[in-house]
Amino acid sequence: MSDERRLAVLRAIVEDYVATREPVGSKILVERHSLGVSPATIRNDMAVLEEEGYIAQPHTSAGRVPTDKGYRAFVDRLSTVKPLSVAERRAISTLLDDATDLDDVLTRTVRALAQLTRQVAVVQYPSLSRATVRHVELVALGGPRLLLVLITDSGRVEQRMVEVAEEVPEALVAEMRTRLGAASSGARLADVVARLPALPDQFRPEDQGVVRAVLRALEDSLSAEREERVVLAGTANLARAGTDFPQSISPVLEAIEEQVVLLRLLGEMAEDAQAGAGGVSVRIGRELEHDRLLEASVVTSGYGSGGQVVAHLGVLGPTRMDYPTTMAAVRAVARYVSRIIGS
Amino acid sequence: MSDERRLAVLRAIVEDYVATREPVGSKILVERHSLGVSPATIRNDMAVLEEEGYIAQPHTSAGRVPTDKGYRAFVDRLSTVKPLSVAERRAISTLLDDATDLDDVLTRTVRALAQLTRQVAVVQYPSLSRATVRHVELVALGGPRLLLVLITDSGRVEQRMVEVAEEVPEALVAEMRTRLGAASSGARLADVVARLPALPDQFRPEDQGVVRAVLRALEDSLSAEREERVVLAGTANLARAGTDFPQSISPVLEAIEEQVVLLRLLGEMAEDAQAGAGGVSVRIGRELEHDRLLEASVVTSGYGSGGQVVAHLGVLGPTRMDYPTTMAAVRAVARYVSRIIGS
DNA sequence: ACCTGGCACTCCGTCGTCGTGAGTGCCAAG
DNA sequence: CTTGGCACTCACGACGACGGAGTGCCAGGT
Repeated sequence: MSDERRLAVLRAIVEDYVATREPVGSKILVERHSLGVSPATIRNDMAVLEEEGYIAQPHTSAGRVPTDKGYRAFVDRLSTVKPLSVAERRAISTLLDDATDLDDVLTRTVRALAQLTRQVAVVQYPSLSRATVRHVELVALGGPRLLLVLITDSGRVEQRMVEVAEEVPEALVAEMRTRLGAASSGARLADVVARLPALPDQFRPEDQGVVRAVLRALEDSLSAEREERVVLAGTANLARAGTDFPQSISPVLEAIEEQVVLLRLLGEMAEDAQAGAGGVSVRIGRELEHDRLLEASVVTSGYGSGGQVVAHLGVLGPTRMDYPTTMAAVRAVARYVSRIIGS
Repeated sequence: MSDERRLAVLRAIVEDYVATREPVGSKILVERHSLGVSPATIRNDMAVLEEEGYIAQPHTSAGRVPTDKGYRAFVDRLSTVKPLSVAERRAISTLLDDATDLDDVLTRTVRALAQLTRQVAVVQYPSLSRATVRHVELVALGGPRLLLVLITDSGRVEQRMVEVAEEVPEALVAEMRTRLGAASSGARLADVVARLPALPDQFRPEDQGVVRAVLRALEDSLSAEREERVVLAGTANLARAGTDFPQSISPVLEAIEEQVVLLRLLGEMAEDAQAGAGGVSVRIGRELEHDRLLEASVVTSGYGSGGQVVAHLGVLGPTRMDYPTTMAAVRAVARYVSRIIGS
């Protein structure tokens, strides 16, 4: 009843299966891992593990394959964190160090992550509402159009076109710019929104229509739907690991294209218990609760500045992925970005 | 020697092959298209067409398949433009009509195109250097960092972080903002760059270091590499049409991820003879001159405002695509975007 | 000069059969 | 609790036969 050995067997099965992509049998297991017992003994352990739902066999008389539950146990209790190689660390720094602006940082980050993990990488833009306003700019574009530009302390720049009834005189634009700036500079965006309703009263009645239009645009660009943006990379890695998705990769590609799905996951996983070493969160197969992603797993981590998490990043790959390495890569990249953003 | 009938046969082969995805033989051909002659006659024509390189047979005693040259002939001389259905037109307008800013317009456009053609769609951002400056904004971000924001008449907003040696006093920021605005407002960006070298002289000697840093950032954000951006959609369509890429879709996905490849193609194809109805340009298989895209074709068109082409858009799919429909969709979407941008 | 029916030939794809080997579960003995 | 032995299962690859679609060519008809 050696509970310990059974877990060792489970670990060996996961590692072997991830490495070879083939169902692993009792004989191979004792050959490759020094378990110190005979195949028959292992078979008994495997029978128990199967009974408990950690492994399964594709067909009678084939080797065993880990189930979602098996991977979960592996991630939670069996895997040892595998530090990145020096070369990998160097790759991250050379890729990220000479980034210019936020867009650039995130683009490079997502590429680095995809390259490192050989999977699909996704990076979320820093949340707007949690950020504080560094600057608000209002620009007359000529004709009945204004442009609202919002700059946050995380370096994010948000723009929004405002359509108004008629051309706005420059004086009014300047006045709005000043008052908007006064109401928002240095404040958290969520707080700014709270102050907005009082603003129109400061203007002359005939101008309030325009003012309201501008404020509506500002609120709108802070709305949950608009503020969430992601960058993707490594889609081609999916195709390369095509056989890892028994069905077909096309449902996975579809899910990825609907960025809403990814955003939901990044959001939900942020709230999962952050026990997994270094704030890395993992969801495996069915845990993703998405029909098209039954064969996939997602590994995420938050990033931000000064200990404050402002957004999330992660990778998506087949359930049969190398969790220790992937988790290490996600954690390392998240830390690196945080350092850059924070400075 | 009826040259005319031979072309009719070619057309029939292309249409059938595109519809069925199976090599087409002489018998099926006379059954499905009313060619008015016997299979034997068709066989003779097919022999000639094969001799001339328009069609090929995968194996001896299989039906014929169009070659790149065959598709080319079809596109150039045989296809009749197939207008979009009312439903399709309506889909375009409902998708695009309530777009807010340029980002939004382009995102919606690329989605519409992908959905319409069931292929991978790509839309290029309007070129910066050809655009005229509507506004230049310089913002102190606190610390030794400035943010340069550039707004063009096409609605594009470009941002660029500037690192300087030390914190810049607000007065200097204001001065630079004014002078930059004076030097650039209303001018074409390419011309602005020409005027930049003279600017630093207008400042006090001790400020010129900072000024030069800002100008370098401005020039940099206009550099060819940075100014080219694209949006993609419909990658999942590739997987769905997986069997259409005999090898595997992974080289295609790779090529798509290297956006440089797409940018080169959009650029080159813009200069192809724009004979194809309505400024639509087509490249087929080897014509793309890219190893990974031997099985792919690209259909592009320019878009812009007031007859001025400022960027390009298009779709990428298997060589075995429905050219008339795809070309019609690309043309229709390009026109629609142009109308929106132009207004 | 062109079209057509006939005919022999080629060769891909499919299907059933069979053997092999990896892997299992169970049991009795250590 | 472990181990060796044993019978059983079943996926997979090889082999071979077969059918069918398609071809090229030829001789005869218009």
